[in-house]
Amino acid sequence: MNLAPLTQRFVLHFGEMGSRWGINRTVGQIYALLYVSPRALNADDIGDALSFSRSNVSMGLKELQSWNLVRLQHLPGDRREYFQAPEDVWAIFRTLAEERRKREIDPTLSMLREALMEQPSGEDDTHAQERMKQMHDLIELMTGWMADVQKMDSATLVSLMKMGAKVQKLLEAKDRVTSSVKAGFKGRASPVAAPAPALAPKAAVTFSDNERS
Amino acid sequence: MNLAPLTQRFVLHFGEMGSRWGINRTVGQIYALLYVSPRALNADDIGDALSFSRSNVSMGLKELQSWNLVRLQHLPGDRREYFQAPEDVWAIFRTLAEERRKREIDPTLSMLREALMEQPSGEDDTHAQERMKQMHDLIELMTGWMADVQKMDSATLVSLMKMGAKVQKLLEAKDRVTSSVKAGFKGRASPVAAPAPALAPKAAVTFSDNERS
DNA sequence: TTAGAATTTCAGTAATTCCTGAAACTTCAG
DNA sequence: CTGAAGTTTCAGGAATTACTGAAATTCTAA
Repeated sequence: MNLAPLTQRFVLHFGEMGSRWGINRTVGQIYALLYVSPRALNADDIGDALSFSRSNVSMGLKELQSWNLVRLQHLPGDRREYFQAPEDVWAIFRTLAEERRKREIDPTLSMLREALMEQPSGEDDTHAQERMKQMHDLIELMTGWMADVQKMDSATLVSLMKMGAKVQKLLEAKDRVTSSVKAGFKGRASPVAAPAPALAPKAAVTFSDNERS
Repeated sequence: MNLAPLTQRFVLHFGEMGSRWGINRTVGQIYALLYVSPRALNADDIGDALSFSRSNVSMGLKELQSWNLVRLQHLPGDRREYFQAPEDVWAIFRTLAEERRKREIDPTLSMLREALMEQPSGEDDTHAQERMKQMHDLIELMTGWMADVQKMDSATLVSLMKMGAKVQKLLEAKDRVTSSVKAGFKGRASPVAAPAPALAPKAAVTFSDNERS
């Protein structure tokens, strides 16, 4: 491995972090390298830079492609494939969120939905089913919201995030307006648990807010 | 393993999912079991229910405790420790988000901050440093926003999420009001990068400004 | 169609992570 | 203090995952 110092540090860090998270060191390092590289790289470049076998690089790239995290390029007069990470960090982030949802959330949501259709077989399963309903509703709410957010352009998203908690104030303001007219607002039509006629303070939601120690 | 059918399905699913994500099968199954259980369980209960060795259960519980995901209980007249998951799914979610930030984000943020202080050693490192700055700014924005959101109570959060993309409308409305009064609004202590009364160019937004350091 | 460059697959090995039983340690009732 | 119940630690074997070189396959320029 023979990289510029900052680049090397970045690459090694992502190798380590990769294994804390679901991906392996190789994949982490390859992506880190592509991310900071000023130009697209071919598989040999990558293998040389990181001292990985050619086949290991191939597998890593395949993995990254399955995540939609790399763009493929062909240079004129060169048969080899060149890879690069998208320019826009926000695009990368969106892709990551999207793919993780597909792999880590959707299967769970399906499982929960199926489980909620079944007849509980006894007292314990009845309680279990209630808990699954709570989890299901939370996940559905989260993913629906993520989908909405995904549609915003980056600038809007940035504004929103910079506002941070102040959104809450805005919300309260809006509530005063709409609820004085009549019944509360309607969210994105989704079968969320809380029938929520108007919004009640704190304990309104299905999830009881109690802490026990 | 001798569990009620729905419970068993849930437990097995989380075992599998666990390994897609950073945690191992044992830990996933233990938490799933605690989550759906109607009462607190001791280590032997868990080992029996899941057919794990006593020591494996002990390690799993230790791991879960390090994540702050279980509450410890003592029953009168019983020396054993009883474990349970918090009642409130939102509380669980918050804890999860918090802990993942600590383990997976903060170290990266530190590394990036340090790298940004250094003098780049050449052309490649200069480019690499720019890319790191982009990533750094995105992460800082995200974590700051998450911290704000963490402070909201569950009901507010639910409202916000149900609104989904409609927040954007509200934002625009607010923009019109405040910017007609003076120039653009202030977000969490820092002016928004894109002045953007209307939508900004889709090209990579660079976040040059940020508060906290 | 074919030579040979580029890439992928695959079987075997290396490395890592998981899990267990035994032993050590801790706590507390008597 | 003692002993037994409860819990944790730990060494090592089992299982899983990562990585490699060689062989197979794909691709394209001529």
